[in-house]
Amino acid sequence: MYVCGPTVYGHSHVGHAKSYVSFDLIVRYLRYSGCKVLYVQNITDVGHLTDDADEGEDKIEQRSKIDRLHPMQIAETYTRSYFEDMDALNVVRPDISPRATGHIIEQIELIKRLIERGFAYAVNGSVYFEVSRDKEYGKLSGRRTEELEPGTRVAPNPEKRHQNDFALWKRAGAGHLMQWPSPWGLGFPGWHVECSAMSMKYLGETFDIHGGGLDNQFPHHESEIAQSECATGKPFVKYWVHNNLVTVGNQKMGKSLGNVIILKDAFKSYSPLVVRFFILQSHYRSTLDFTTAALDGAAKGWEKLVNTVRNVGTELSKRNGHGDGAQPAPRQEPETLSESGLAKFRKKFLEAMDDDFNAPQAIAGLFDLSREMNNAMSQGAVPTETLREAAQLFSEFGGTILGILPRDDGRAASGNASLEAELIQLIIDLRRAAREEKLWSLSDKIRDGLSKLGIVLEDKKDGTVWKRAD
RNA sequence: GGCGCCGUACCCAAGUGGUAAGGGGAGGUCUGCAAAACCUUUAUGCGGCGGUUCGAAUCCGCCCGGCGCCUCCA
Repeated sequence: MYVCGPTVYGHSHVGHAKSYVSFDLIVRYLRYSGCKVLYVQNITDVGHLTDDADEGEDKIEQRSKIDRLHPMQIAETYTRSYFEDMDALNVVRPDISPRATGHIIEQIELIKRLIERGFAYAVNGSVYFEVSRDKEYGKLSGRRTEELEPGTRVAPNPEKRHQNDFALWKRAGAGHLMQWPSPWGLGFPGWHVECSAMSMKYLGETFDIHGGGLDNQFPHHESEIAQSECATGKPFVKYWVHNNLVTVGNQKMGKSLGNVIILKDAFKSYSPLVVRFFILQSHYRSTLDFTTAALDGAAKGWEKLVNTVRNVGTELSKRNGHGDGAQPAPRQEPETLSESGLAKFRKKFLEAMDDDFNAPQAIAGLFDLSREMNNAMSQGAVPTETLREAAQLFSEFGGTILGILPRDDGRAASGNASLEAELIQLIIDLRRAAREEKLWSLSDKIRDGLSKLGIVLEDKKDGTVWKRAD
């Protein structure tokens, strides 16, 4: 599986988050289902121009001139930033993250093949793909080249035989920082060609799944198909998957509109897992409107789910007789679970996921399970076996597949954490003494004070429990 | 101009031929209070009008409203 990765000339925004969380879900679920997935996602560090019609500046070079840094420094900085954000979103890293600049040779080879087969032509040190030679051009996006209106928005490029032709290789102008020798002189690769070269290098000339944002369907993916199939004579990709876009106030989020939300900013107000949960609460093919009201709602819902998971884990560890934990129950074979009363939840979840990765419906099933467990626990004795099964389902579905559950509840292993837990327990005990003497203002003061430190107390019938505010 | 998507309760959002998931919000129960949890609630109704069908939110047609692509964008 190949997914179009980011062009690393700025920090990632919520659009990247929707895209890569969506494909992360697909990879996770395919692997869960037993498929062997080689996940390749490129890093575009050259060739992506600011302007249309193969004119304008390279985005990374432009950034490097503004910041007065080497282009590779720009690429490196934002590549790291990208992975940082994706890690926070609990996105599993691709198996291979090939850089365009690391595959100049492969791109040149592909261009040479296209020229040899008569699908491309060189002019003044640039090489263009001749769209009219490819009878199938437009088959992905349902477009016919005759219907496009060339030259309406940009001045025609006189080097092109036809204005729909797109650049495979561009002659480097004077002062162009990133350039490489080629059979056509010094230059740099076009944007589309990197994805063809790198995907075929690692996945073969025909591979199973190619993903990307809907906005890349045309012209990027269309051009990828043209280049690849004309060069190899074989089908390029079996399944195309396009995720829909993020809107802000029902308008497309875009640089030109100035409404781009950077992830690092979003994370100041919302935990990355809440952002992930929010994204997964709508289908990947639907647009997602990014509003604070919707995010706030998602945060509440997410906490509710996490609470139940925590409570099930706590209850289970009590039964097991040892201290803290929310440790997931030992993995069991599905066959064993299908005998249980919770089997219907497994079935519903998997059916939803099997139906075009319907995460919203799968999450709804998790909420149903949550209510069932809370109900059972509030009514008293729940069989340990049921608790274990519930913990297993949450861990498998909420954790392994959806990736929306925290890895631990913040009370895990380290020495400091255990000291902290003991101190908090001490405070809770002191507060209980105060409450027994009805010293309400003192006990509220303790609770408020802890709350400011991010520790939330809940007084239950059988004692006070604490958790971290998320 | 060409291609395409969407319109489901106060808000977000699944469902795409068999009788409206889930979350938020609101009200209630419990509690010293708070929190958590549970319960209840809101669409004979899915933008409007026709049509096909035993049956339509789901299919078809027209209309209204919103948006996207055709130009760099995830």
